[in-house]
Amino acid sequence: MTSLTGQTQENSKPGGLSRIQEKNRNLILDAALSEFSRKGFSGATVERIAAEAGMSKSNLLYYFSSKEAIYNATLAHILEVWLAPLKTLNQDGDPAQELAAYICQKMEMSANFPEASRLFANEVMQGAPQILPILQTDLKRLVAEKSLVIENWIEAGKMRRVDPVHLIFTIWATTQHYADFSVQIRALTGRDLSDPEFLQETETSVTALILNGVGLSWPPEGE
Amino acid sequence: MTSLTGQTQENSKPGGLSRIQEKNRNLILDAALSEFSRKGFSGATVERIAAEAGMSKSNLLYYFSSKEAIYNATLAHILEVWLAPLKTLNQDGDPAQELAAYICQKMEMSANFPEASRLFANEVMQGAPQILPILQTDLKRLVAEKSLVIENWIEAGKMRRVDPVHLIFTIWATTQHYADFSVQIRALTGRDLSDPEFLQETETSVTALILNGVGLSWPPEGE
DNA sequence: GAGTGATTTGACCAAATGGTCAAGATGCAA
DNA sequence: TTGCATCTTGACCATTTGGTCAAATCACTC
Repeated sequence: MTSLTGQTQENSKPGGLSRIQEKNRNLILDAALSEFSRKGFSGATVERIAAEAGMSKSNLLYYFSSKEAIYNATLAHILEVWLAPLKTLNQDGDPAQELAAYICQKMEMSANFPEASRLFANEVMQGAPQILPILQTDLKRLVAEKSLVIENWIEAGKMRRVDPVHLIFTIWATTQHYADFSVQIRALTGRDLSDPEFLQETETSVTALILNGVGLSWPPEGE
Repeated sequence: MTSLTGQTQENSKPGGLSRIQEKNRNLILDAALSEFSRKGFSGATVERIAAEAGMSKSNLLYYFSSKEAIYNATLAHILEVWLAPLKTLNQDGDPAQELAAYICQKMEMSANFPEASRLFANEVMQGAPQILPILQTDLKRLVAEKSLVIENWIEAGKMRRVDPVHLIFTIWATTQHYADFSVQIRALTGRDLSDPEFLQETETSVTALILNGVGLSWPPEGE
């Protein structure tokens, strides 16, 4: 009987994992995110992930049955966080405030978790072999729902008529670009989102461009 | 003496390449673009590239000395085409027309050469190991030059004050997104840029958003 | 059509790598 | 302390893969 399912020792932990299991799985997932985001799935090696996690390759394979299993776990681990911001877009709020907040959240995700952004980009660029089903179901539903929110704002005359889906794509594209292409950004400007000042400037520029682009006056008057 | 430098037979061709060399190098570069853009550098195999080019691995390695050599040649081959559109941005033209034309060109590049876009994205996401020097010199110079063009339009009161570099990044981000993430786009909308109608819609949406975003009225009145 | 260099290939090699396994070390309950 | 399950590891294996090489074939010149 494998230890990952039926433990007798120190059980009753969250998710049924022992203290050691919990710790090591986290070490592995952190290392895996670093490795996979830098090298892609094929370029990553189990050996390096294990080394970065501070354990032997054999031990890593005791916790995850294969390289693909680590990869999937890593993807699943970040995907939830990655899609969270869109869920906060609130029909009843002010369109300008809501969209600005969304762009802000996404841009800070790019600043704080650029590795997650690159991992996701890599996965999708390879044809989304692992997460295509999720895109087609969960993400599709979420986008449809939020498109409707935007559509309602348009119907109510609160913003210019635009295709909501393209608006969402534009926000994804711009915010993630600063994470995924940070090396290029750094080569051209000498800075990237890890610089708080640059983050601030970028947020301001992008938000102004997109909000004005959809016919919302920005930045707001007064103050 | 290697055949790639000193040929006696059928010489005097463009670049000093024989007819056969010319043909095979092109076959290889096409196959390499396909393979590298789908699998990334590490995931690609010389064997598959050779197969797709219709020759043996040994023969391929007769034309390119190593996997890395093929990769570099492929990158160099597309880079020129990839950066060409920006060069056409013309100081003396109408800002709205010029920017719209640039966005249009970039979007059609994404539609017609999505593989090139993905190859480039992959390279940069991995830290641009091969083309970083080019980004830091040629591309940096080009961006600085075109930023000045935009800056001059702003000074002349022809458009709203925006950071020219962020504007360029936004155009790159949005247009390339539709190529690099085409699988996701397809999963969410059922279509991608290979559909002429979708290309048209996307071009219209993105152009309108960005031009209005920088304070240019779009689409133009009349007609 | 003979000769020469260009082109093509299969056989082969060495290194890297994902994964297995048996044995040893460690932690926990009694 | 003892006993048992968990945890950890080094040795090992099979496969993949980038690259070499000598030999065979082809294309062109004379």
